[in-house]
Amino acid sequence: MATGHADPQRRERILTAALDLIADEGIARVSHRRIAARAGVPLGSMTYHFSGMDDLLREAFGRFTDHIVAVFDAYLSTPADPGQAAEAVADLVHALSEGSRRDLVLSQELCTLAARRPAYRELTHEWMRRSRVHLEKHFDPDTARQLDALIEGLILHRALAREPHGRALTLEAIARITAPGTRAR
Amino acid sequence: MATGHADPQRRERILTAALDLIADEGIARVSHRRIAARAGVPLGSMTYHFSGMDDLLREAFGRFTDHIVAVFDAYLSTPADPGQAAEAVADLVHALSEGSRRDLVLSQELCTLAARRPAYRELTHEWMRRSRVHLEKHFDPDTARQLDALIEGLILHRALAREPHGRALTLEAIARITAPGTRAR
DNA sequence: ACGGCGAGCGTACGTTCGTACGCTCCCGGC
DNA sequence: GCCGGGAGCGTACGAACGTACGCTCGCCGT
Repeated sequence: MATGHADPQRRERILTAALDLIADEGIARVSHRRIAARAGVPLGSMTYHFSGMDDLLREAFGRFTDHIVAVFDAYLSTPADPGQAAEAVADLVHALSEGSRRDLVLSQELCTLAARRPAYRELTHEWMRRSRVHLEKHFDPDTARQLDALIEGLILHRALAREPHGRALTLEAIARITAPGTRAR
Repeated sequence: MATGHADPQRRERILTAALDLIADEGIARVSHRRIAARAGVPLGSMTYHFSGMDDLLREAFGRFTDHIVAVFDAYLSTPADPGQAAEAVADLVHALSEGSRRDLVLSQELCTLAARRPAYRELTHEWMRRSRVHLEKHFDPDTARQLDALIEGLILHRALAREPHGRALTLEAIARITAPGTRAR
């Protein structure tokens, strides 16, 4: 069997296995032993590579936010004008709300952790900051901020609704929130 | 000591204790024993009153959604015109995003469960349906749907942001999403 | 007065958990 | 060739877990 000396990707496998396990079974059913089993590494590796569950989770979710931001990037780097950008945002919303469920579930788990524990909020701050950077390529800062919140809400509602709303509604919401010249106060 | 025979509120106490525990420590740290300890009931009561953790959680979150819908109701039953309704929605968003954290955390936990397990989605369906009913008192169905998603996103972003956005931004977003006569397609 | 029964609880069992500790074995210095 | 050290793992231990099972005891029918 591959020893750790010959297998430098052991840490990576552990992190991926942790995310997979969380996505499949939820934070409540995560344990060192189960992660180890899924990653195909010995139990002892867990405490060797990570100082505890929290440490492991923070690092794992760090990888995850990188991934999500990359998805944002993929959708938002190409469009050339605000109209195309709105279309791209709609694509993004629909991709994340009806895709593999993995990204959706992991986002939820992270936000849940962050809602209770400030330590995890570092991760969400960074995530929000970076996604806003992408949106600000196409919209002014205030609009970007509102749109970011709307995207989050649309994804969640689409994913949880019995009959998810169609693309037209998504687009209309995006158009409204990005419409220029609404009365400010 | 109060026996179960003399204490018909035992079930209720268990459910409240379960929600409190989840809010404080997260689903991951919930166990029959801990809930029992917090509720001040013997361990045996747990398996007697509920057929398992899932059963208990579903019932507890049922109470929780009732509570949240009541909050929606409290804010949205009084306003008389769309302008006042927008103000009320902004109040709602700010109340839920900077209040006790309890409601926020529990919403998150429920959505996380629902994202993975269809059984819990029944609860979120009902929740969304009822909150939309309240919104439809003031806005047309499509707008209500978009606004509902926006509210969710705004609450979450405000609660997790390093520097939460101010009321003006909340109001602007609400005004934009509820603005009449946006180009449909 | 008394017997039975079922709501409700206490407890013991087998399992699973995180972590501390000691062993292995590779690699670089001599 | 040999030795020392540290990266990395296997394992054993005590705490915590869910649940099955049997007991208690108040109430109702007689």
